Amino acid sequence: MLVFAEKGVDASVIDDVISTAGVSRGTFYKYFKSNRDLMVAANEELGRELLTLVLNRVSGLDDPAERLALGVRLFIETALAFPLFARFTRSAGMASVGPRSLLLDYLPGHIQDGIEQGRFFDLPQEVSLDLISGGVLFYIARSSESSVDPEHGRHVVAALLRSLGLSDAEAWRLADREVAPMELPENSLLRRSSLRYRPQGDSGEDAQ
Amino acid sequence: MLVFAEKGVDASVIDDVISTAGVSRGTFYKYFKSNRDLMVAANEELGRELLTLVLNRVSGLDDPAERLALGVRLFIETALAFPLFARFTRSAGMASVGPRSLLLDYLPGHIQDGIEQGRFFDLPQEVSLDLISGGVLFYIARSSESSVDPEHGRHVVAALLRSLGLSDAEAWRLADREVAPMELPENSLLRRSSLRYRPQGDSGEDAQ
Amino acid sequence: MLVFAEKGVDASVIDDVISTAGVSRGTFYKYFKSNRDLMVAANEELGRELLTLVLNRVSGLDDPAERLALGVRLFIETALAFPLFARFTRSAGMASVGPRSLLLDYLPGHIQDGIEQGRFFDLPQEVSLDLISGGVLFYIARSSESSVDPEHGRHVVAALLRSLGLSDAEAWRLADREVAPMELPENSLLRRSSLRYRPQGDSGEDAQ
Amino acid sequence: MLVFAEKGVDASVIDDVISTAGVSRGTFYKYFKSNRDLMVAANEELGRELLTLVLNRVSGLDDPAERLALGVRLFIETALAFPLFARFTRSAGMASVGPRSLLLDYLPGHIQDGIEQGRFFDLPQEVSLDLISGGVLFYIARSSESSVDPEHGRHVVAALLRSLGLSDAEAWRLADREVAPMELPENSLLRRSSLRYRPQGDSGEDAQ
DNA sequence: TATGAATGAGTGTTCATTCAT
DNA sequence: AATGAATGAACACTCATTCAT
Repeated sequence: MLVFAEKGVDASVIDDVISTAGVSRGTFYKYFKSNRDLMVAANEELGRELLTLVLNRVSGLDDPAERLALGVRLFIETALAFPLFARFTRSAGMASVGPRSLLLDYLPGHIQDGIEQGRFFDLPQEVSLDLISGGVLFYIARSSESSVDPEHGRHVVAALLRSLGLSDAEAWRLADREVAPMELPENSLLRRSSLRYRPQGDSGEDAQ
Repeated sequence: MLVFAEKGVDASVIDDVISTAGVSRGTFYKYFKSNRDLMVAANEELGRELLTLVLNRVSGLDDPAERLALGVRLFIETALAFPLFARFTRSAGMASVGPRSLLLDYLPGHIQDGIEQGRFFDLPQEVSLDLISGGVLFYIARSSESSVDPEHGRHVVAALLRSLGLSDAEAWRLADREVAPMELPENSLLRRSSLRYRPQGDSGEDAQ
Repeated sequence: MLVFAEKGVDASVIDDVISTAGVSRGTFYKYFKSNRDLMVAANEELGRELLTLVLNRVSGLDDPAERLALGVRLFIETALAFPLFARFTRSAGMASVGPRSLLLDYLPGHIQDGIEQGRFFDLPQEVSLDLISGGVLFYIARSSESSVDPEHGRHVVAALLRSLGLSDAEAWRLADREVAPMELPENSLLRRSSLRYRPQGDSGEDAQ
Repeated sequence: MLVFAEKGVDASVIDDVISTAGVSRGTFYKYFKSNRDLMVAANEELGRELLTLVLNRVSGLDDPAERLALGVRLFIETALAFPLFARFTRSAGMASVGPRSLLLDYLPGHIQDGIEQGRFFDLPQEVSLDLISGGVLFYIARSSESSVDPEHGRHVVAALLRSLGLSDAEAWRLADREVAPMELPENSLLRRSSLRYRPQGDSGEDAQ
């Protein structure tokens, strides 16, 4: 994560990885077939880690809209709290919510529930996903380039809820909730790597 | 465009470019400093081309919401009509609406107008842009991976308008309009390159 | 001369030359077959120019030792007065007194005269030339890297005369003479190019 | 050394080096940053090797003039005995006694001793070095272009001693000594590379 | 006679991958 | 299981040279 976040996914080379990880070339190849292989693995591990925590927090809620609101908020707040996550996400670009993303295992269900319970309009599944993924990704990516107003996370959530069909009042009711920060387990990938992360000056150029 | 669309922005190689363009290595370097330089230039030229046309169509309209709706629809419909555009956009990823994008020269103005005229809620400029850019980019990118329902473009527009503050009815009124396809000038970059474009089988794997 | 002096003989490329000279590529090839061709021509022209002037000053003197002393002094003083000459000479390295040098047309004669008149020991022609060429070249080259004490030129002359057979007293008598600076014709290559010469910071690295 | 000697320092190309050395391109870059880097390294290693041997032979002598005479003779005789050394030196040109040369670590001391003991005139340090370096380099370089009279090495030494202040008789007394050839260690760089060296026809043109 | 766009062979450099230790 | 030296294909970039205008 440290290397991909810093140099960009496509600019990173195995030499960077092994010197950062402190292992030998041979060891790298014992565990990964290629550099992209590693990147996919890191992205999956990170996704699994976060998704598990989010699901824990969200699964008790009855209202699909509330589940969605809280889930998105949690992702966004975690990105702000862990700049490494934001930076890595920006580097991974659209691949971070690509077709193999675990997000796709759960999000559609919540949306479907929302439609069935009449909270959301009946807009096509994929369109909802485009809007949510796109909006959140852009907001998180932007947060790693320049500093963003941390309050704006609520606006993102509210806007997404409105686009799904909630009234403005209802959208804000859910978006405005206070959320406790995510509690990453001691040995979580994100927590451990964040310890070593020192954000670098960013040209903003080679994003992607 | 042909090369970047086909192989991805970061995997493309000068050899591909020059053999596709039918020029020599030396000629390439006479005009561009690097491969990325070319990609940026192509993206800018394409952006300028489309934006000019969109502005022509849109500038006569009084209602900012209508301008926005029509503009977004035009982009989306053009992407569907010219798969090369969609594919190139997907390859460029977030860079296609990066910080130097011309879109940023005009979109904020429309949104601001909308806010001042009371058609849009007063949500932060950057958040609106994240939602619009993200949603549209994801939809277009998806259209180049698998086939999408061409009707869904209207859903994207309607959802974006709702997120900005329009009622569902009003949003659909604008989203549902028939739009005449864009008329690209004979010598337009997109038209000329599309003539040579034969979409390839897509692994869907190394997108980005 | 400007280009060769600045970038070194082997690092200079035709692009540098034509942009400095303000002519086109085609024009260059009308007059010179290659870059080295130009360098040889410049070196010869410069050599011819200086040698003519030196011979004028020297030809009236009866004593071969005096001729030699004055000639060497003139070269050295010109190098100090025209840093471009020193720098060019350093860049050309040993090639500047290479086998085709005009110096070899006259110097042997003076030395031979000196031997026949009993002023010089009978040491082998080539050895005398090695010492004179080598000593003078190194002194001039050094003057273009760091600043040298301008008085040391006399030491070089005196030492060379001693090595050829003069007593220390006699050597110094000749080396100590005041010499009027060389009067370059208005349109001389060296004068004209020196007008445009602005000495650059010198890494001292790629000195030949 | 083989490659630099044959093709000249600036004309040599990494391909020549690796094919001559029988290693791969990657291996080259593991050890050297550039071609010039290798050349500098070779020159330093060669200098270190020879200087060590010379110092061994010379350090027992009390008379600085004798030390100098023997030292210079040894260099010259080694150049004649190992044409690869002469050729390499000619190719390296003035860089072979450039500012980083080890010679500069020892020679000044001997000269200073000579001055203090009244054997040498008090001429400026740098001027002595110019004469010695220049004279010896030119002689060695010439030996690699055309065949030189091996006796002339003595003349070079005698002339240099005279220039430093010795009488002709004294100079010859030291220059005329028989010197045993240098004994290079079995694994010395120069010995090993000389085994593979077959002098080539020399155009004498693009020296340097 | 002068121009400068175009060419492509030549060269430097990187980096994924292998494999003996 | 881990290492890291060695490999060489792939790629970026330069620059001498040509030639139609």
